[in-house]
Amino acid sequence: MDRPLETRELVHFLAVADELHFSRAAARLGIAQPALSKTIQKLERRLGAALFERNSRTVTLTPAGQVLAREARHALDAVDAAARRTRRADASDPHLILAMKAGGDAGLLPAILAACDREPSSLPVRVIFHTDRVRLLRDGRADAALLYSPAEDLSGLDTEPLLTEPLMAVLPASHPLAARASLRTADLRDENVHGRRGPSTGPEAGSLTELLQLVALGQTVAVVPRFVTTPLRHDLASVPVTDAQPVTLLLAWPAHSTSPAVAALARAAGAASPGGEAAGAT
Amino acid sequence: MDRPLETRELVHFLAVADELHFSRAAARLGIAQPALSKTIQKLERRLGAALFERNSRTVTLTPAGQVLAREARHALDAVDAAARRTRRADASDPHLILAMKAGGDAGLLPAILAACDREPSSLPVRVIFHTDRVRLLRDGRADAALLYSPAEDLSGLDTEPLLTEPLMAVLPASHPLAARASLRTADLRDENVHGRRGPSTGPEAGSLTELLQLVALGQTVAVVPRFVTTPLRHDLASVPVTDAQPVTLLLAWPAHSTSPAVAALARAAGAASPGGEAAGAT
DNA sequence: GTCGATCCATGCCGTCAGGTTATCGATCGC
DNA sequence: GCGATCGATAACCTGACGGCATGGATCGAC
Repeated sequence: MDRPLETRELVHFLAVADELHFSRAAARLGIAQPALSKTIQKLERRLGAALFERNSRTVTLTPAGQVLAREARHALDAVDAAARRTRRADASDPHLILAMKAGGDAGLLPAILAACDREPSSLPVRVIFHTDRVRLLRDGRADAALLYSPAEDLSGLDTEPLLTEPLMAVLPASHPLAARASLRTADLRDENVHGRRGPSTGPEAGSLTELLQLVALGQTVAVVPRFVTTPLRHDLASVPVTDAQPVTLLLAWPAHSTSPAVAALARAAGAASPGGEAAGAT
Repeated sequence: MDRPLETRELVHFLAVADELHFSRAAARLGIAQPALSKTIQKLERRLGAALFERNSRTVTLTPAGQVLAREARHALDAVDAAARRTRRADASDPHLILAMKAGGDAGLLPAILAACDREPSSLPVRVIFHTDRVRLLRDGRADAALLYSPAEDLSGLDTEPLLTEPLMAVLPASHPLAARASLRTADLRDENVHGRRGPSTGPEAGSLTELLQLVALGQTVAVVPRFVTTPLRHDLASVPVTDAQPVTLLLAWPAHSTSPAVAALARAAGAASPGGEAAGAT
């Protein structure tokens, strides 16, 4: 009994781990509940560890179960990525997929794509817009992405820094703080700040445009990297936040990638950007 | 037909990819050859891509197959790691496993372990000796490892640098170059150098002791980080190689690790080492 | 306390995926 | 051309996985 866990077992396990409810999880998987119970029992026997605490009324993850939940997601991402990258390697029109947030390229993208075009062994680049770009990289839906550090978790990715710029507070033009030459984090203590890490208390903003709309309405204050603030709506003002850690825009790709086309894109990005001499590693 | 690939399919595929021979691969898997043929055909149908070119006399990987070979190994490592880490999370004597090469700790290990002991939420550390420490990290057999940069591939790992030291050439004491105060790479051009990257032409050395034995016998010259050269056998001499990139000893762990015990070990390692303020990233 | 509802576990059964053996067809060395 | 080699195909078999019915435990309502 030392063969590897099967993908199906991990999928079933994660359904229960998400729902903490066997019947609902079974419904989500499109199977009956007893089949699911049996898969989990088999998994537990195979691993020699209890994964769930069943109190006949509630289901909770054991510590071992929590570990498996994280690891299983990672493993399934890798399996999905394997399938997707293989399919794409066989595609009749080979190309790279670059994931980014709309407007999040600091204006560098045209130069990067032009430079990439001139690289040997480059491929056409197709751009897709998505919020969760890191996930796209991890499960193989994208080959590269424009990310922000330190806002995003870069583990498992290789990176090429493109540009480092300070954070700016974006305020209604009429806001008392809008006239200031600079701000400190403490100055915004009483504001309903959007755009920092962690959940915000204010309304949700899906895109930058929506966020700025909310700022204009006086419902929130945004703190964002400078390169997304130009040009700015005329009813808004931006002020640098001097004691916040600056944000680096970077190109990222899966660390174990060996694609020459991705390497070409990285070279092009490094060459076409202001911060273009240092190579990010590991 | 959009469910994830199964682990078994990837294992079967990799067997063929390794052997490039269906019958041998089947034997290795302990199954009959027709079953393997069918699994591969099914995989190819599922992915919509040919993985092997069968010329009725030879089997070769297609480009898509090469991609899958790399990705499948990655995915299987992740699956294995999931199982191992889950089992270990449930172990009755919780502990961390630190992988290193014997003698490769630059004498820092006792201080690190002592400091770790004093950290909150630390765990006892069990040390194992192994050459391929990166692989142990990737498939979950170790929680942390002492590695050398730039000699090893750190992608997908988080790191804490401990110490940076120059490379030393280790020669027989009687060697003409042994009296020099320093060397350049070019000085060793005519020697049979061991210990650099890439395959060496000389005899194989499994451990440092074996390598130094070979040097003493005059069969090779070693180029190794300084911290593995103290103390040195009295019949050997070491000379710094000034134009070789220095080697950094670092503590590494899986990038997506969330174990508090690993974090404690990393903090301890940073605090107990000379280069202990900068945190490695990604 | 009893009853009903909820929810996971168990028992039993059917089906098909994945295995087996036998054999074919193509290719290569001699 | 002949035998050897090797992957694909055909026909069949078995057990793992999933379905249904039901059991047993717990909790809330009254």
